[in-house]
Amino acid sequence: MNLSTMLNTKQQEAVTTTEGPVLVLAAAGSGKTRALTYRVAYLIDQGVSPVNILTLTFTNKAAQDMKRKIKDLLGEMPDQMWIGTFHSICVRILSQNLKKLGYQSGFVIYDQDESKSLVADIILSFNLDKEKYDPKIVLKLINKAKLKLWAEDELLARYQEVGNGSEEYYQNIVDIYQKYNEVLKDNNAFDFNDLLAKTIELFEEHQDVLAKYQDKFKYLLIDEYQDTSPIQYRLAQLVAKKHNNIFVVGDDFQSIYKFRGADMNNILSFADDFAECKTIKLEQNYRSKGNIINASNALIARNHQQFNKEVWTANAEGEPVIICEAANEYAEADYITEEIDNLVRFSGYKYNDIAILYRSNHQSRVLEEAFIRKRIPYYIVGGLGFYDRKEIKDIISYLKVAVNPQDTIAMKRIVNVPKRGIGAKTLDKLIRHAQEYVPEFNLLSFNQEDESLGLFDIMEEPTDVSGIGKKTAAKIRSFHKDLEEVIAIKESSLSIPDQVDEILKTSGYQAMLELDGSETALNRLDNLNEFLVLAENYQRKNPDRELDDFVRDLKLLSDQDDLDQSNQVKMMTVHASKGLEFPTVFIVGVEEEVFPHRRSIKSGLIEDIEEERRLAYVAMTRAENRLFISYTRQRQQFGETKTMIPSRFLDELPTELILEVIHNHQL
DNA sequence: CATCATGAAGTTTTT
DNA sequence: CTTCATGATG
Repeated sequence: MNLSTMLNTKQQEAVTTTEGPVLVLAAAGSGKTRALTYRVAYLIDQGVSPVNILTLTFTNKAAQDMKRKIKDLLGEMPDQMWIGTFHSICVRILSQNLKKLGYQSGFVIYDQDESKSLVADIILSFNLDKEKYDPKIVLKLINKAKLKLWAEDELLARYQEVGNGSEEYYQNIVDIYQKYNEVLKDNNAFDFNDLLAKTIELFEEHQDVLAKYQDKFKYLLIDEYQDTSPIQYRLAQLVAKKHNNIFVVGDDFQSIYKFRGADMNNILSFADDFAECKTIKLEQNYRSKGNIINASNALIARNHQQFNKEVWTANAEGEPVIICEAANEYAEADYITEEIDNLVRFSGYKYNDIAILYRSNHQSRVLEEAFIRKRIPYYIVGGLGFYDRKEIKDIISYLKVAVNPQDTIAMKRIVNVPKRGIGAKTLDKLIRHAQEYVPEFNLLSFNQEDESLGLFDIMEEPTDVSGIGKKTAAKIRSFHKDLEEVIAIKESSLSIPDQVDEILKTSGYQAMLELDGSETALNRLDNLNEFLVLAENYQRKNPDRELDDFVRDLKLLSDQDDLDQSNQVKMMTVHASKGLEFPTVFIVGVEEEVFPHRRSIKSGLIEDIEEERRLAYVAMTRAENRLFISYTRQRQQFGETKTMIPSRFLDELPTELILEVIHNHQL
């Protein structure tokens, strides 16, 4: 393994310092993932068994990426090596030790929605004032306590410390918290935070178990360390305590997840927490042109709570950063489409090289409209893209039910679309009946292969279900008939697009929209047509495949990983852009109250503005060659035209790196 | 019990 | 201008 040709000296140091705590402060574009993957390869090369290495990431995507890169380096990915998210690794540890914590095998995991409805039930059972106890807010408080590892006996004091509610209010929250945990335990269930919290509990109460894992994970590596929460920190600390080989990589300039529990102090005080820690700074940026680096450096220098880093690049200066003032959001979109046209026509860029970044999801709408009009291909990453539209989700749910009539989740979605007089209460009854009638029926099971009886079968004879009247039963039976027809269509020899089309008609979905006739309804019909085109394309490319395959592959089609293949401009929130890079980047809506976001301004906390500034830093540093930033003078907000002020962040960019333009034209 | 009308609020997101 | 939640109505 010849490291010196592949890595710079700092990266080599990060890779080869295998013993003791190591903090790598890795600037944007400095080869952070490279250092991480080479380190794993290097450890194995040095004779460390893959069994003894644990690598923790934040997302499954990051874990996959890393596995792939390690495989490229080593020729194969050692399958005994644990690489995964904090959560998935904890699931693995927990399932090996369930009995010790008093859980049965076959536990379930509650997602946010399930947790929320549980909290709602508890609030109801406590007879608390609905006005004062919103399940969403209560769950947030519960999550906060778990994330911050607050002990149960100090909860009340902690809540009062950070909030401004009454003692009675917080006492009730504490009661809900306790009840919530009891119910989870009774249901043999964990929520997302429990996965970590219970692993910690396991380690703290069973020293022998802890010792076992400490010896297993002699080498611990953590990615994106600036976004770890207190609970994750505690877990890392426990695992690393014995062998003390903890290696963390992160960039305090890019900490943007405070709202979901990230605590920058973890990275800022790493050197204090782990004695004799070695700090290595990766400051050379390989990604961006000089002007982009210098501009982003000037911006981030305004923040206070951070390490001193001198990000530099050997790359050429490049073009100035363009800042465009647009009359309004339509003119802004017009400007962007025009620039993209120019870049593609005259500067050799492809659509694929371009990304548009915004602060909030809803900003994509005006852009989308402009892109459609100008016929520029685009793709929305995350947020409400094509597959997130209501009508597309609905039709996909119909297809899912056609393929698997026991898919309860899809069934729930379509049962009353179009209106069939079967509401949430009726469905609840049916589900409850299914749970009694079929012991293995599990609403939380997402297992598509589950062949057991489910909702569909019960709908055939709904009179058996207690509490369902004759009228409703007739409606349900009629729906069941419709579904049988839908299933018959699936069994037919029609092509996939024809089947989809037939299902749209048989279900009454199409008629519903045609009858409505409103603009949104017509828009939805258009989108469904687009979906049919998609099905046609799919069939053309895969003549032998059937509806089952199509439904299964739809998931992949909407997956982010396949993005690079298609030549489309990508649109996404700044958050979603983290870790990505593009030759050309447009940052839009850079105005006070938009970016920085209104709530961060209103909170009055300097740290909130600093997080927004880091967010802007992340956005800018995604760009390799060209960076365009735009703001509007006027914008429609909440139905009224508001006069906008350019973002304070724009004033923080050195004027000599900038070229300002004005764009008033709009379509 | 389903559906309609009215009103309030309006980030970022992974597991 | 949305979307979502809630209370009144049929």
